[in-house]
Amino acid sequence: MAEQTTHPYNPAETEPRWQLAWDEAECFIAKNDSPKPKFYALEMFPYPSGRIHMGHVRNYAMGDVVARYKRARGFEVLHPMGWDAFGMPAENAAIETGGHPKDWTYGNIEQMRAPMKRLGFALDWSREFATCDVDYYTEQQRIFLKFWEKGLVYSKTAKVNWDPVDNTVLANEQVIDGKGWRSGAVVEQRDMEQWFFKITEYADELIEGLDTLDRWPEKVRTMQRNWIGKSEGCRINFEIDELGNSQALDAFGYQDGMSLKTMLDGFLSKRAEDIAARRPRQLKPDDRGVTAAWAWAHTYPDGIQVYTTRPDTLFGASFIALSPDHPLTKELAAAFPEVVDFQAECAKIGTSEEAIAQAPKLGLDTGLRVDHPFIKDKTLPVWIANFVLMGYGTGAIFGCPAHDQRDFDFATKYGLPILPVVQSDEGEAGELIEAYTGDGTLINSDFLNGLSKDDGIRAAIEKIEEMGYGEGTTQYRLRDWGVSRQRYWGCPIPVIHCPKCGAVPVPEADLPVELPYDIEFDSPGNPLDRHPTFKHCTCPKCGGEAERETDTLDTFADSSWYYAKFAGKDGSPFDKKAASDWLPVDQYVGGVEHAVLHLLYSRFFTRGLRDCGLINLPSGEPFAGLFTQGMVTHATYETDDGWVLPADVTEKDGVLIHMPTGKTATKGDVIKMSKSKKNTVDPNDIIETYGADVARWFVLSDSPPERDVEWSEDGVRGAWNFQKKVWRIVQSTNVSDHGPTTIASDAKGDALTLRRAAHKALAKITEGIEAFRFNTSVAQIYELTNALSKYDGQDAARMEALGILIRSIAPFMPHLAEECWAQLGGEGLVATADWPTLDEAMLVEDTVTMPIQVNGKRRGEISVPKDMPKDEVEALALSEPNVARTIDGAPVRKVIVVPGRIVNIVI
RNA sequence: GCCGGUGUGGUGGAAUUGGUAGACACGCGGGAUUCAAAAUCCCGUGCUCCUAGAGCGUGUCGGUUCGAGUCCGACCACCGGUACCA
Repeated sequence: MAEQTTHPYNPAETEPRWQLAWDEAECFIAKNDSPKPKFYALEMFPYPSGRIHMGHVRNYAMGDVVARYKRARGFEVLHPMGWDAFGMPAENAAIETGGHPKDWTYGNIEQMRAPMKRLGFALDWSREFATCDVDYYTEQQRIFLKFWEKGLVYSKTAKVNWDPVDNTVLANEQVIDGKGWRSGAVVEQRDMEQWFFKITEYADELIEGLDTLDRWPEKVRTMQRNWIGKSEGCRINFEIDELGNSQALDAFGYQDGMSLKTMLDGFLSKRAEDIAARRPRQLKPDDRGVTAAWAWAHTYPDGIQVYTTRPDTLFGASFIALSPDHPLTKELAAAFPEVVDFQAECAKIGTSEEAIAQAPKLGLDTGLRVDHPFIKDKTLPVWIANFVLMGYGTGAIFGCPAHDQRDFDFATKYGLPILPVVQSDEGEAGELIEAYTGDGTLINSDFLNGLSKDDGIRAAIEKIEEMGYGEGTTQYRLRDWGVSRQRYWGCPIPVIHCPKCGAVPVPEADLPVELPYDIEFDSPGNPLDRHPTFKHCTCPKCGGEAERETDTLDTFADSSWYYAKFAGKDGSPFDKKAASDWLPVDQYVGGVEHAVLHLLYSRFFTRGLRDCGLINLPSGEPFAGLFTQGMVTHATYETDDGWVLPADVTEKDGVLIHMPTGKTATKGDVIKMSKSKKNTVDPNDIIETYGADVARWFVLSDSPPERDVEWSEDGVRGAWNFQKKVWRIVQSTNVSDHGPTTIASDAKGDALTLRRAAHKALAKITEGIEAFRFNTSVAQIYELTNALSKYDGQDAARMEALGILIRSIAPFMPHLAEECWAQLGGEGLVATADWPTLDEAMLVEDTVTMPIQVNGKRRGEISVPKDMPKDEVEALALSEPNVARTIDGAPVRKVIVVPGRIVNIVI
């Protein structure tokens, strides 16, 4: 028996010591050629803002539990960490406080790495990198070029949000109420040459792949499905109706033989005189129709093309509607002030989101009429309508008011016909008060009559194709990914613009296109554009003078493949074999806020890498398992001066007082920690006061991982007390020869009870970790700890139970576990120890306590041997005093005995 | 509006998937130890009734069942996502 020493547990001393021990033993360095099965655990890498927050701690603690547990289970675990280091904050810091984005970023990385190391995560730091490392972005440029070769990259002119003060493009999220988030200037829509990744190429595969991701939250899969927004339908051309528009020709002084163009040119020149004389002339819709026909003839010789998912309702069509931004609308606007006014009115509602939701339907009749494709001599009026979006489909629709709510509202307002063509299968339709969008049987629809909705859609498409009016198509909401950013601190796009040869890729041998360090932020816009030499180069094709692309890649590109880069050992170029071996990531952990963008872009990237032959990953799926964790929240407090620190608020006689000022405070919502609400808790302070293990334990206990956890001082002290309790139990244990790997196979009596408790706890702890329900594992660890603290014996059962406890705690509080392990004479490090072996026999009790119900109400309980025959259990149950009293001689109608569970007596 | 989720003590949350509702933790109350405090340990703690015991109790209403937090139907509230997507 070894000599006992008693001293309080001191994390400030033990934690750095064990971190050093892990480093020296290189326990967390993943081997690329290991014979063990692989497990890739990954948390979303952080942006180097300069400080870590509690959200990071929770995120990485969860990943760490999985990583440490899987290692104990015999897996070769890859658990790396890096930095998502490009982006605007670095540039903004440089603009605001001087300095250089590069220095700022690497400085922040230094500041953040230290506390992360102090948290004792089982990370393979040897694979660390930052996306702004030249090595990293060189490879990204190489991937860009491969994607280009493969047809996955192209450039086109597209609309962007342009901030005229900062001279830069803004992302949609950076435009608030139509103004730039920094400058406050009204944002303009500008056409600019932009680079795009062809993510739509994989639209179908990205949807289908979602069905295979059975270890992703349903929520995230649904969000991606909606984002891609696949819909099946068809495009239909509506041809202009000559007769319908000829009715208005008189208004234009039409004479036989006069060409439409001659007539209209004359009319328009007269309009020009009116405008010059400030005599705006409002035309009747019929008059506009003639002009529309003319405009249409120029713009759309084939007709007005609409997109619909409901061609089965074509017989119920009563109008055509164009978007206010439709090219035909624009043609009309050139000639008619009321169209311009109408566009302005629509645009007014445009910006604020609430207004859009409440916006009433607005329309303007163009007077133009088109032919119905299926009904001879029937024409439909063409309107301009504010609810038709240019960005989806063709920017034009046909309206079927009876079966589309928006069309219904529109038709009701403007007195357009509402013709039902789908009859609900239950009951007949009465007076329509809203659109019926459900399934049913087609009526009033000629050749479609009697068909179901789906059959009707098929039949209608077939007919439209046969008549040459259009074709069945699939429409996606997803658009190609615009990646050009007019920013310095990002990965330069490796392209050269040659006046003769156009856009030319930078030859691979000339990579990297490196960011120059000597840049100035003294004037707005992209400093690369003003750099003395960066831009100037020669064309790799013709050798002539050319200009280098100065845009950089969207930083979402950086985070779209970093997990593949981790697979390769430090300093190696992109390692195809390693990436193919390690991917997919087995468990990815991060916040839901990346549910669509980052996770979708990554799924696109792996498919691109696969199809360019850079990785062997048939499924194309980068993340086999995904877990989205909740946030760390904290109470907020406010005085009339604004938000105050929760630590400064105390309660006195039921009133909250802000101590530094003496003012009364009110409690606000419990919300995500945020600097502006002053409800943050600095992990550094917590580590300082309580140690890393306590911080980790707290953020994992109580709340289920997917839900928010509320930070509380009491909760942290609870974790602190638990740590001390474990240590106290270990200190009061005599060290035996076998140490914590002892197995007390001949335990009896109390010792056996303890053994059972330990193995039962182990089973549930394991289950909790596997199912990502760490809070239940924590509860089981508490139970086992309580059982041990009550156990007086200094025997093998105690040692075995402690051994199970310590190894179960190890993924959560690794430093404490090491210290206890060493104290108990454990061999080596817990970090590399195997997970305890479960003794299944210990899970089965010899005797069970069975509750007895009478008519479903619990009246007593009996203790019986596990395998006692049913009739004996029944007899025992009936004779239990309280049960017998309740029955009180009443006839027993039925007795249900569920072995080992419950007895229910029915009277 | 649509899609997804959640609703259980004073609080965070458990509940082997239809079988003792409230594990575990926080908080609170009482006690032990202490000159005292901290720490620690023990007991109690869903609500109601005077105890043995009984009644009520998992958002609401109804249903299935020997038995429902769990299954079915209808609703309510809150949270998240999304939106005139044709």
